[in-house]
Amino acid sequence: MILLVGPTASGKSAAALTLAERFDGEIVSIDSALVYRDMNIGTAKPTPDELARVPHHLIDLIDPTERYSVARFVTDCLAAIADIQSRGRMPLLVGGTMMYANILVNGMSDVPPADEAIRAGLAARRDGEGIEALHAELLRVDPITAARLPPTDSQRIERALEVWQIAGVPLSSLQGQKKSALAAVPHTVLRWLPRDRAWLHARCEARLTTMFAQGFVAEVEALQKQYALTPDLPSMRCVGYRQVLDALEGRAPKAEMMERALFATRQLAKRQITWLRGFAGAAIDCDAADSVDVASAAIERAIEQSAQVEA
RNA sequence: GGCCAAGUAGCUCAGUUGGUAGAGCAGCGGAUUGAAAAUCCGCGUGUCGGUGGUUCAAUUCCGCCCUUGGCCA
Repeated sequence: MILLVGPTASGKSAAALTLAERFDGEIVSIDSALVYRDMNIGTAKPTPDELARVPHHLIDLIDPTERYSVARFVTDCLAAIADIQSRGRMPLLVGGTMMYANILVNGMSDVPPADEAIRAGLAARRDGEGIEALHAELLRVDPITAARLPPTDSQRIERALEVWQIAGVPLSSLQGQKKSALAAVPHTVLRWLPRDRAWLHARCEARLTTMFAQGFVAEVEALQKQYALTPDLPSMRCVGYRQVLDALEGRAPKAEMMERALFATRQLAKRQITWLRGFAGAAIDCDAADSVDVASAAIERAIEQSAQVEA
């Protein structure tokens, strides 16, 4: 089983199609944005033609008004892997949502799932009392987590308080023991990384220009008609969608929309690269002309090794 | 050609009553445990347009020149 992880706009999807065809594989998406139905242009979702060439998994699972999670990803991903292997084919996990990849490989602690009501209550308190008040409360109930988090990290502070309210124990007491989801499945990690940042930036810009030419704005307008969108929805915080929605709803100048979307895209790529640097696995120069062949060779070696282990 | 305004970080600008300067955005580095394309943290030397002068000291005051924009011819 192969895991191909890399930053946005680095050409991993195209490479994955070729690799899946060479090795009789099926693609499992590791991407928190591809799970949304009707969000196609801005997420650079594979086209119908591409989906017909190679079977894809974990795409179009929920509506843009719904929420996904790492835990659900792990469950869905393991099910897809089992399904593909039961048909004697090779799972090729591909994507750039590095927290999903990280949890899949390195495991997650047994902590309670999100609770929308509690979450909404904490968000309301943050708006009223301020995040400092929530951090102060966390300091009382879970000093270890409070000390670890900057008092400004609203999302993690609220999550830690949420866990406390649900479980009655501090998050820090639950986070010790991890269960690796992939421990039982032999897997090879390939890190798809550009040597030259400028190369990636140029690709980000070219792809964004194409998206707008393909009607990205019209896609968001259609989503507005079809769904009850709010800017705080995880789907509407996706790169590009947020900036287009902000422009359409008057929170930001329309003239700056594309530029802001480009900034957000580059910043996403940078954060992904930070994850990738610390991730275990063979590095492949994705900005090299022979990158797909190098990946092929790595996959062949992995297949030989697993054959030897079985023999 | 004349008058006026502006020229300071990659961009938009602030500022120095004369002691060589700082914000936002961008960019770069980092964190990351059920929202993660999220949420945060850290990083600021740049001939202060050029040149001459006044001064112990000029990016700051004065002269000239250059560039850009506006008004008048």
